[in-house]
Amino acid sequence: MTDKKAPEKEEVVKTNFIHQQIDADLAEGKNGNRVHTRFPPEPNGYLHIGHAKSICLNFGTAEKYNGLYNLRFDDTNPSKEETEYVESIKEDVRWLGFDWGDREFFASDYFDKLYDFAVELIQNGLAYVDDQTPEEISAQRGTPTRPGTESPFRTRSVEENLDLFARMKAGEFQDGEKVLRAKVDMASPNMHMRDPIMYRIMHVHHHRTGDKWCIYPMYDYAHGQSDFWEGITHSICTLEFEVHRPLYDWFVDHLKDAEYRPRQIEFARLNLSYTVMSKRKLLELVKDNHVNGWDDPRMPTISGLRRRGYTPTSIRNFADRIGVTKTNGMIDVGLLEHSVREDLNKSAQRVMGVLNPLKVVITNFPEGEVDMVDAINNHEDESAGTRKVPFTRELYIERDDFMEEPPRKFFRLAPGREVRLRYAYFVTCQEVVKDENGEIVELRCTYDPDSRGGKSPDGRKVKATLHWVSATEAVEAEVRLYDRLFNDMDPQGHKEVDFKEFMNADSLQILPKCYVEPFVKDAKALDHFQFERLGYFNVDKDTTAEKLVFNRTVALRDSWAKANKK
RNA sequence: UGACCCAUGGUGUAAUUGGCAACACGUCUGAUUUUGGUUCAGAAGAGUCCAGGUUCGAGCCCUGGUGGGUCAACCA
Repeated sequence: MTDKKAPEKEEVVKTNFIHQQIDADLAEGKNGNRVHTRFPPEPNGYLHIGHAKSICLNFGTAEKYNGLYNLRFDDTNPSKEETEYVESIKEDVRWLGFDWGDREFFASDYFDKLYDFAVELIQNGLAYVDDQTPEEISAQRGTPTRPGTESPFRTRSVEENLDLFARMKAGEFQDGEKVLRAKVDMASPNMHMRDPIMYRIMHVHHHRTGDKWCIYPMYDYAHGQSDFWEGITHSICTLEFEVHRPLYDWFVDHLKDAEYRPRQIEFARLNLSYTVMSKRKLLELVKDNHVNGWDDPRMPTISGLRRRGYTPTSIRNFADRIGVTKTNGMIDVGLLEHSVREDLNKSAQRVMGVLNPLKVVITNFPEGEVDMVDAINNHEDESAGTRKVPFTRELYIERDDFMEEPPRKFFRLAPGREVRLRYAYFVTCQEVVKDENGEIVELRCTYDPDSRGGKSPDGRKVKATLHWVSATEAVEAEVRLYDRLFNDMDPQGHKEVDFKEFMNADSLQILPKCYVEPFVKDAKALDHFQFERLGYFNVDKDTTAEKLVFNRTVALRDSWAKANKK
């Protein structure tokens, strides 16, 4: 040993352009050196992996700078929003491992303040009531390349505007009859600045404010102000809001007297290959029964991934790895899968299970005897200990692990060949039993009693170790295998073709009769296992006292299958 | 015939005030292995969209292109 100390392995803290901008803000002493972020979901659907990226970014950033983060529901459109969604969102964020403490807010908390501020803007000649129809307003808005024209109601007096707005609130008008608009600039090259609508009339019951209001603020009018009132310093959102930023700033500019101001920064939303990532499309899959609910294990929703067997750690590591930029890209699902394998490899209880059973009779093993052999629970974690697995005369092995005429590189069982049954014995295939159709129905093997534990008694080697299960002691289970929901890398990237055209008809495969070692008998929903040599599986919530149901989270890497494909 | 944004190996991200392009996933070798997993060792793969300019020196700065994205809900 040298006396030079090895350099501490520096934890490479990944940075990103947002952190760099925050560093710059801090260097300038902005906002009293506070960093305060928020995650602002609209409670109109379930959270997906894209939201997880945003949550990790927003909340992770606050944690990095010892700041605070809020959870705020953007509930300004009661026609789409429901309490069910509020609950699922909270559950998902909590599951990911974030605790927002008492900082749980709703845009609807600010309806009164928002109203007052609107009145103020009217008084300052910065907002007006427009009587026109949606069609008329839309026609006047112009196009991206042609400026808009001003509404005939734009020059209404302050008094008239105040009166009309009060009556809008009082419910004197029908839906769509009037709107409140900000008076900005109809000739702006930015469409969002062309007198955006601040309030619309909606006689709709709100999940929190009930029937108190019949006018509701629009996103652009509510968001920045909510940020301001909560003391948010960095309002991180996705790229499509970039063109809204001047409007965000416009409203905040008129929210006077403070040496503090929130700043909107945009990043690229997550795109994952072979799936879709918009609430609208996911809702469509659910509503039209292309999947079995929001938490279908094939869905990229947080609840779907959870049910599928993904862990919070794996998702957060994934979010870390993909980084944060303004580049629109496409992340390979393989990276997500790598993240779960990595996490589960360290923690998952190992167990043996046979998906496609092939019966094996050990002809020289006494009938009725049960030999409890020792098995290691997790080679990656010695503290996980060992367990006993019953070995009997009749067993099941995986059909794929036997070939009557094995090709060159097939190491597994074949006529006359000896292999190891993991943790148990060396066995040799003596006879292949077929039915009248020529189907292999049973293998008759002999075992070497001296190889108990799977150790070769005389130093002889076998090229394969197979997983197995006792035909008489094993537990039956249903196993659900999942494949990508879509066959196309980018199902929503085809302008002419509906994304559903690319759905993978074989995304769900149900194996009703699999066998698992008795150890799993009392497993509870969401418990994770590695079925040795197969993959990671978890207990599905459909499991009952009578029937165990497993989901395959992800298969193990399989270089044999890969080599075989070529 | 607008505004705003983006452009680095196959994919995703790095590159301190301009200084010989780094990491992860994937791919391919080989070793170890009672999981064809894990782990370990190694390799291939971009000269940074294009064209100019500034500079001793440009992925980083400037100009002009090209390609892609976003914006015309009383959605968020």
